[in-house]
Amino acid sequence: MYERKILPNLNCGLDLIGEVLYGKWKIRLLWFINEGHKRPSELQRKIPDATRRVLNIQLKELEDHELITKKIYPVVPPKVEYSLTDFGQTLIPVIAALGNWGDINEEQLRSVILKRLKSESQ
Amino acid sequence: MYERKILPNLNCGLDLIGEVLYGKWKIRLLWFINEGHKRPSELQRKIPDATRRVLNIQLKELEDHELITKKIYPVVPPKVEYSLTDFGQTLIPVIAALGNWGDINEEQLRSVILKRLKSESQ
DNA sequence: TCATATAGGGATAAATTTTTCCCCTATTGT
DNA sequence: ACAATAGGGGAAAAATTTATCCCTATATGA
Repeated sequence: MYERKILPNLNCGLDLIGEVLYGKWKIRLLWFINEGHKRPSELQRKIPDATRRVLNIQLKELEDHELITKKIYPVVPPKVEYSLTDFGQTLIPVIAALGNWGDINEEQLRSVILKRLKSESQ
Repeated sequence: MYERKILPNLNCGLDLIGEVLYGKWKIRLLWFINEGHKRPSELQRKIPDATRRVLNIQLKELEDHELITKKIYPVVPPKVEYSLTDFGQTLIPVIAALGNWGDINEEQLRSVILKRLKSESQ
C-alpha cells in the first residue's frame, strides 16, 4: 500500500469530507451501493471504465473510513456484498445534491469542459 | 500545460461536476472567493498550504470552466480580483452542503481518517 | 540602494493515483 | 482435464496532479 509522504490537512469540514470522498470512483461507488448494487461484479458493470483493481482499492478505503461495510459469504463461488453504514447513508443527500447540480447544468458543463479540453490540445 | 491522455467520462451529472471541482484546492477557492476574498494574495493567505503556483493553475481552470471571472486592474503594483459568475454562484449551496456534512461529522471523520493513516504507516 | 508587495510563468521534480499485466482460490458443469 | 464463475492481490508502469525553484516587472518606503 502506498504510504503518504505529505500529511493531509484536516482543518475544516471541507478538508475532512474531501479526505474520504477524494478518489475517482468513490462517489459513484457509494451511489450505486445505495441504489442496491451491492456485489463487486455488479458495481463493475455499473462502472465499466474503472478496472476491478481500482474499485477494490477504493472500496477498501470506503470501508476503512466506515462509510460501507463488507460482508463475505462463505460460499463457492464466493459472494460478497457491500452496504452503506448509517454514517455512509448520511452522505447520500450530499451526493444527491452534487449529482443534481450536475444534471441541471449538464448542457453548460459539457460545453465548458469540452471547450477547455480542445484548447488544451491546441 | 499538461495534455490529458485519457479522456474523462461525461456521462452523468456526477461525472460533470467532478470534472470541474476535482482539484485539491478548487472548492476552497470558490468558497473563499464567495466570502469576499477576491485577490490572489488574500486567497493565498487563506490557503497557506497551497503554493501560489498551484492556486494560479486551479484559478485558471475555474475561469476556463466559467465558474469565476478574473478582472485585472492596470495599476502598479498589479491588482487582480476574482469573482464568482452567476453559474459559479449556483455551486455555493452545494459546497455548503459538503462543508456542513464535514463539520457535523467532524469528530467521527477525524477519528476514521487518523485510524487509517496510522494503519497505513504500519 | 535595497527590501517589500503584487501578480505571474517556465522547467523540473516529487508525490499520488490509476492502469496494466499476471497470478491465485475453489467448485460446478462439460 | 478444462473452462467458467466470483472475488482477490502484487508489482510495475503510466498518467496526473502538486510542489519546488527560480525568474520577470514596477512602485513605494526605509
